[in-house]
Amino acid sequence: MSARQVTLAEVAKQAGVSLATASRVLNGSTRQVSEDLSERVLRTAEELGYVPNASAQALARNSSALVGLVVHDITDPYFSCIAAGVTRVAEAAGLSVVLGTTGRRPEREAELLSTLRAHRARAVVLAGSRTTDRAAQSRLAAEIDAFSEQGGRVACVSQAKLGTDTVVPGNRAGARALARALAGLGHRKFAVLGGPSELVVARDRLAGFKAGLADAGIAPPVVINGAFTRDGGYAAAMELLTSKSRSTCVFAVTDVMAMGAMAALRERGVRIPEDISIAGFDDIPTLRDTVPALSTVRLPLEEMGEIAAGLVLDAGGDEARTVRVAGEVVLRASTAHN
Amino acid sequence: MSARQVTLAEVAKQAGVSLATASRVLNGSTRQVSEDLSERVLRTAEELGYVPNASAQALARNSSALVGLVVHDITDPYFSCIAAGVTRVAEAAGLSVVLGTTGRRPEREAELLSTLRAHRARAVVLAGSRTTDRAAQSRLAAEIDAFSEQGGRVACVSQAKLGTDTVVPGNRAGARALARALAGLGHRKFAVLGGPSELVVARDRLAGFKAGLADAGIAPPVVINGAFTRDGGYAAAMELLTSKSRSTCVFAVTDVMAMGAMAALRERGVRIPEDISIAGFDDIPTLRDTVPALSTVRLPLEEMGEIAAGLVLDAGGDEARTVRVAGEVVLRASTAHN
DNA sequence: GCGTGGCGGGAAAGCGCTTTCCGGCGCTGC
DNA sequence: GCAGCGCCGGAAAGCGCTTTCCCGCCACGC
Repeated sequence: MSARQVTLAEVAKQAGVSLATASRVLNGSTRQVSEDLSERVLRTAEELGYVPNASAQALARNSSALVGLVVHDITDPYFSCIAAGVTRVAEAAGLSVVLGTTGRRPEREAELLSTLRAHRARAVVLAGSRTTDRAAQSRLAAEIDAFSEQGGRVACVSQAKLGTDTVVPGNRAGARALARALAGLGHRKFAVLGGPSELVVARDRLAGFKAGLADAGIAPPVVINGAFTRDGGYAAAMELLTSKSRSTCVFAVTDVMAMGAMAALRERGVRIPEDISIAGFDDIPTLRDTVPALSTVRLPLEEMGEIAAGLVLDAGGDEARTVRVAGEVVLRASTAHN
Repeated sequence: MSARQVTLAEVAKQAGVSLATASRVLNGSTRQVSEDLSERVLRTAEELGYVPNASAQALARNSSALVGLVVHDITDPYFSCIAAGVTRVAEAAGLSVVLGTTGRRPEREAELLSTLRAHRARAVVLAGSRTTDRAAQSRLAAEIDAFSEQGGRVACVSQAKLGTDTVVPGNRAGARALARALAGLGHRKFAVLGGPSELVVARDRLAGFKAGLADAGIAPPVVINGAFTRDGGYAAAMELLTSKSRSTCVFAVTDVMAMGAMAALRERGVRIPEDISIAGFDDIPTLRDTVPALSTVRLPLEEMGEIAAGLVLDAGGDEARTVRVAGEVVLRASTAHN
C-alpha cells in the first residue's frame, strides 16, 4: 500500500515536456500550448492516472477549491434543505463543500470560520441564525473580517451581517401575513410558541406575527419561548396547556416546533384543528405529508441555499448584496375556522 | 482588502526564533522546546492572529485534516442523521468534513472519491447504497483502491466493499423480524413497496421480509418497486391500489417511502390502520410525531454515522472491520390487528 | 539583411509549512 | 579531566504545484 501518488513532474517527464507545459495543459492557464504537446500530456496523464494534488494547487494559487457551509444541526430539515441547495451549486461549479455544524453553540461559528480560513476556503455560507450574544457576535464579526481580508467571500442566510452578501427570508412579512390569514379564519385569541429570545429569526417571526394581529385589531398573543427544536415545541405546548390561557390558535415559529407542539396537544387529548388550530413556519418538505397537514409559511429553502451559494461564488463587486425571498402563507388542515 | 495572511515565518521572526522552533511549538511535534521560547512563540502567534495554512501543512505532511462524507441526498433524513453522527465525531477529532452528494447517480460516487483523493482527505465515509450497476461499481472499486493506496481509509455504511471497514445495519434480520411481528398481528396478505431493484439495501430488506413471511407460513407478498423516495412510495402505493390485490398490510422498505404511501392511501380514502396497516424501516426521528405513528424497524442512524467515522479515524490494522448494528422492531399505531 | 514583436517552451523561484540533519552545549561516568 | 552522549536550536531541503521571466524561433516590415 501507499504507492506514492503520481505527480505532475512524472507526467511531464514521461511526456517529455517541462513541468510548466504540463501544468499549463492540465490546469487551464491563459497561455497556449501547441496541439501535439498538449495531446501528449493529456494522454500521459490519463495513462498514469494523474490526479492533481489539491493542497499543492491551493498553496501555489493561494486559494482552494473549498467552500464552507456552517449550520447548527444538519439533522434539522431546515438546514439540510439549505445544504442541498448550497452543495448543488458548489458541486456544479467544481467546488467541494466543507460542512461545519455548531450544535447551536454560538461560539462554534467563529471557530469554524477560522478553520475554513486555515483551509483558504474560497467562500463560506453561514446558515445559522444570528444570536444577540454580544461576545460571540463580535468574535464572529472579527472572523468574518479576517476571512474576507484573506480574499474569501461570505454570505449569510437570514442574518444581515457586516458587509456580507445575504439571503433574507421574509420572516417578518410572512409571519404578519400568516397572522392576518388566521385572523381571517375568525380566531381572536392567539398563543405563540417562540424560539429562544436571543435568536433573531425567532424574534422577527414573533414581531411580524404580533404586527399582523395588531393589523386585525386583535389583542397581543400569549408568548411562550422554547428551544428551536421539536422538543422545544413540545415543552412550550405543554406549558401552554397548563397555563389555562384559552387560545384558539397557536403559532409555532418553526414547523419543527409545531410538530413537537402537535404531539404534546395530542397527548393531552386536544384535537387539531377542532379544539385548537396550529400553524408553523418554513414548510419543511419532509413534513408535508403529516396529518393534519400543517398550515405554515412556505420558504423556498433549497432555493435559498442555491442563491446564497450563487452570491458567494460569483465574485461580484465589493458591494454587499441582499436578496429577499418572500414567504407564502399556506393554509392547510391544521387550522380551521373559529 | 487582501491583507496577506500572517505566516509562520513572520511569527518566528517576531518572536526571534527559527522557523523550525516556531513550527515545533505551534503544531505538536515530538521534539521539545524550552519553556521560555515556547511561551514567546505562543504569545507572538496569538498577538499576530496567526492561523496555520492548512494547504501548506497538508502538502508538507502529505495528509490533510479533511474527511469525506458521501451521501445520495442530504435532504433525506436517513442521510442527514448519518451525516450528523459523522460530523460530530470528525469535529471532535479536529477534522473537517467535506460533504459530497451524488443525487443518486452511481457514477458520482467515484468522481467524488477522486476529488477527495485530490484533497488528500484522510478518510472517507461512503453512506450511499450500493448498486448492482457493474460499470459504476468497478470504477468505484478502483477509486477506493487508489484512495487507500494513497494512505486514506474508507468506511462504508450498509455496503460491504472490498477491504473497507463497514457498518452493516441488520436489514435482512430487521425486515424478517418485522414480518414475523406483523404476521403475529394476524395479517396474511402482504404487499411490499420495494426500492429500485438495483439497490442492495432495498433487496436485502425485501428478502428479509419474504423470509419472515415464510417463517410464519405465509404466502409471498405482492411486490411493487419504486424510487427510494417519498414520491417513489406514493407512486408505488397508487399502483398497489389500482392492482386490486387485497393485502391487509403494506411494508414500505423505507420510512420516507412509507410517508409517501400513506399520503396516497389517504388520498384514496383508505384508512390506516383500519383498512390497511403499513410499516416502514429506519425510524426516522423527524417522522416520529406523524399520525398515525409509523410502525417500523429502528436503526440508530446517528450512531451508525459515529461508528463509521470512528472506524475510519482510528487507524486500525489492515484488517477490514465490520460492525453490525441491529434493527429493532417498533410497532406503533399504523399497524393494527387483523 | 537586419531589427522588431509575438509566440510558445523551459528554468527556476516561490507558496507556507514539516522534518532531517547538523552543531553546540552541558552532563555523566570513568 | 575528558570522551561520549542527550538535548535543544537552527539551517535547509523538500512537499507538488503555479507563474514569472527569459530565450529561441519565426514572420514581418523597412
